[in-house]
Amino acid sequence: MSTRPVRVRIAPSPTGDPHVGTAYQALFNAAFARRHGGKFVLRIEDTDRARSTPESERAILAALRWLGIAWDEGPDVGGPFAPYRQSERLAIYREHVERLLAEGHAYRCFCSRERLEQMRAEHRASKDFPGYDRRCRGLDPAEAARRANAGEPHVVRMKVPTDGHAVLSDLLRGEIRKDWASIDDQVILKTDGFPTYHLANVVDDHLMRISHVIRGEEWINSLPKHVRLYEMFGWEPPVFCHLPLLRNADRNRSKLSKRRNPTSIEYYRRAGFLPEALVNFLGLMGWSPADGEEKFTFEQMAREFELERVSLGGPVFDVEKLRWLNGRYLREDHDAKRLVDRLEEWALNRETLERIAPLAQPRLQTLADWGYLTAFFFADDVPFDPDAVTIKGLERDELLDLLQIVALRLDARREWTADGLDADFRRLAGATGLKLRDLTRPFYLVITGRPAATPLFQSMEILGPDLCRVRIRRALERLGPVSAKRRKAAEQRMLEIFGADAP
RNA sequence: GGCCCCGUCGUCCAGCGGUCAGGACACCGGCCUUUCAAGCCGGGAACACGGGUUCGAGUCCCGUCGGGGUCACCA
Repeated sequence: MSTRPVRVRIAPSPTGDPHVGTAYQALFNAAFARRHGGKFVLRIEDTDRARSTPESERAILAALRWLGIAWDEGPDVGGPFAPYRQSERLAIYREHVERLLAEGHAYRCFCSRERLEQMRAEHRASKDFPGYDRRCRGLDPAEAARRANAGEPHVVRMKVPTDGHAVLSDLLRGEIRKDWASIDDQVILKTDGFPTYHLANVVDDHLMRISHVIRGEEWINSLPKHVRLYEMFGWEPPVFCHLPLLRNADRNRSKLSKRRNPTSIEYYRRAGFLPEALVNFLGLMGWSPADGEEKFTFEQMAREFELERVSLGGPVFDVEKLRWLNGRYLREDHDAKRLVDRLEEWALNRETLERIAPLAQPRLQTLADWGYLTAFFFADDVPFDPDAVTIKGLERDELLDLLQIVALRLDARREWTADGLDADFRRLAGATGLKLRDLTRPFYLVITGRPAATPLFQSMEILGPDLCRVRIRRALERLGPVSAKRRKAAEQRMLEIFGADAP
């Protein structure tokens, strides 16, 4: 057990919407740091060049800030171990890779993606271990270096023992053993010169003096590689503690996923949840205070938080209970004035009303029409008659396909403007031979809860991506079920119509 | 499928060898109440299964079953 000063971190990768799982990890790390008078670091793991975006990074930071989870060091506030963005630390990783190469702990691999793919396919077919076959491990290092210097594309892989087993330690699970034979020579430096998670993570955790790595259970299988890297560098590894994964409320309790549940923190904000309630609720996942009181602040949690008290069963993210908790905050911690403040912070403010006004104005006969006309802007769910969701001439299945295609396309979209949405719907109308008005009709119902409302695309822009996506998903669920086969086909169709990239 | 992790009410937790297995959400009843909420009172509801260890197992060990995770030049 380490006696070093407590330093923990959360290391999100900026590749999508701010996820409640990230907040969950952040909360437990922050509480642990606070409890032990340590530091909590936010590090951006943007080593995936294709998927990382600055917008996502901004959104993740903003979401955590909204939740009131504060970090001591990070890309925005700096700190003694800056930079805290991995894309700005490439020289450091390269240096460390060079060292492993020089010491014979790693080797250059020139295998093409095609070859690897083919190899994996063969292994799958023959049920062999599907890892890399280590073809390049035996290459002469000098020769490999020459080829690399000549510009031949390659990756660098770490050498992993070929027999015996790794003995690992997890704070909550104790000793874990894993055969080295089940682990392949992991790529640590990609062709583009970026490190993979495994390398960057270990190097940074060491350099940033991280004492405890508290992360999701999904990482447990790569722990041997990480521990091995510490060994190869001759570093003392931190204490590892793998937290259970948040689960869907479905039959299988699979890892929380947006197909089944809203996972974006932004959704919860837009749906009217209070940050203190969401944080409190996450604190109840796998942990509870000694006195059993379920309503508590971060400070109260941090005061008595112990990792040892975390339970290992994967907790189901039960929105019903979150709603109850949120209700308690609303009525116990707010008088009328404060409640109105909260409503204003949330959505009932001049800025939002002024955005909606131009859409509502042409449809108003009295000011009082405002209420029902714009109610859906200030709602989470909207009620609608499922039987009324139709497109003339289309079977229900075909209609569901359309909803599915739109849901997938909207998931892929990063930019959220009326014009962009307009373009998408027009394209879909064109591809399906439908008139735009026929195509959009069911979406009025699903998005606004009414057959006629303010203009769809502009309304969607104001409503924002999270609420729109959730409403379409819920509609799919209400109108479904959609078979897995049909869903796959819709996915294919979406790709045909829109391509893989979205603005 | 191989490997790894996990297994207490439908859900979230408590229990860390001896409890009538406790609390919370949800559900069902009742009270309060101009409605609905809220609040209060009450109810049904769980130790996955089978072997051990022990005077005694939800608690320790093994197996089975079930669930999850992971097997990428994604994290």
